[in-house]
Amino acid sequence: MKKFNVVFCGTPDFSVPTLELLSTHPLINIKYVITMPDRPAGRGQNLQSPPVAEFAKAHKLPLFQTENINKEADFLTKLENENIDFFVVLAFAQFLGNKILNMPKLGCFNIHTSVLPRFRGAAPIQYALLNGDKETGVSIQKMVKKMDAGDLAISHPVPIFEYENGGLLYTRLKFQAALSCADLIEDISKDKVTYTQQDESFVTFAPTLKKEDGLLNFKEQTFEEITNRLRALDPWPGCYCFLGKKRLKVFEIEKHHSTLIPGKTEVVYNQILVGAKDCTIRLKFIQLEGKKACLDSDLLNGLQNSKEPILINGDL
RNA sequence: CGCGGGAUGGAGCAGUCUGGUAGCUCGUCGGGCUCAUAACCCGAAGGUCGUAGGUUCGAAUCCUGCUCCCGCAA
Repeated sequence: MKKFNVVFCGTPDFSVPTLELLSTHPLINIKYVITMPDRPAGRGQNLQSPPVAEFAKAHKLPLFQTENINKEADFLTKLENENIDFFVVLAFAQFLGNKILNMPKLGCFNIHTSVLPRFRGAAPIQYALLNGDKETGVSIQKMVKKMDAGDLAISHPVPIFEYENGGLLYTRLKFQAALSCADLIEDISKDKVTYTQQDESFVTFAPTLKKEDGLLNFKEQTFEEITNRLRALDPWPGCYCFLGKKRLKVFEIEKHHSTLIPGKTEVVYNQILVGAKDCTIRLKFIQLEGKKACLDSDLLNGLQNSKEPILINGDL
């Protein structure tokens, strides 16, 4: 049986199940795995390989690490002679130039974790939760120069469960991505891939999340907005506010019957209460920088020796 | 050697600089007050002060090695 020559591009752990599927698929011959270079990361800034690189090394797949694949002229020339059928790109964190997009016979397929054209960009999973959506999905698009704008080969809706936070949904879609990739290979092998054009009038964007996106502004956010944000950014990058000058991570909140002015802080019965835009919120499970996560009441217990007043976000 | 905080009864902390075998708040248990309570009063239990070694008459406290946890950053 003829095997397809495939190049895989990806970087984080999110890409690994799909790479694993490809590496064991009877119809796939992985010609190259392309990923980002090793980088210093974590406490101590030790050099760390991207998870995709680790997997490739462990399974003896040809690996190529680069900061920018488009500039690797020698490597690309070599690839052109490899008779590549298609690329699979998943969470690669690099754009592909025309030279690459036009190289493989069948094109380059990008797996994207939303139902396109909704949430084009780097953080579709979190944006679905931020938006309070009940459903998201996995799309596979034939890549074009414009980001996430290619015709859809696969569009697979996935329900979002009530209890799911960013981390759980991330993990579930990580495996769904691999399953959808298997569907794509099935279609390709039978030569029955159908492409659907994206309706540009429904396009929305999910730009890369920054740490600051986790900064809670109680004064201007409603309980629902804050809840969605906590859920979407859990466990990464996480939500936080400031207690005095120190960073205070917020893990769990609950509605409180008090009626504080938005932005105002108050301590009642050993609970930290803050006025949000539409109601009063208790910061129930929190973590002061350098400390472990704990209940607000525990934190207050320890803070009673301190002369600093309890003020959230400067109590603005 | 990227920067920084931390490890003390079940929980969160103080005490460390200026060595003399531990204290606060909460919780738990018992009792009291109360129609009642997240309130109040009385009492009790519970700690090898992360680990190994050193200095000392004496170390939670000073010195050295190690382990673990966490915030930033990436």
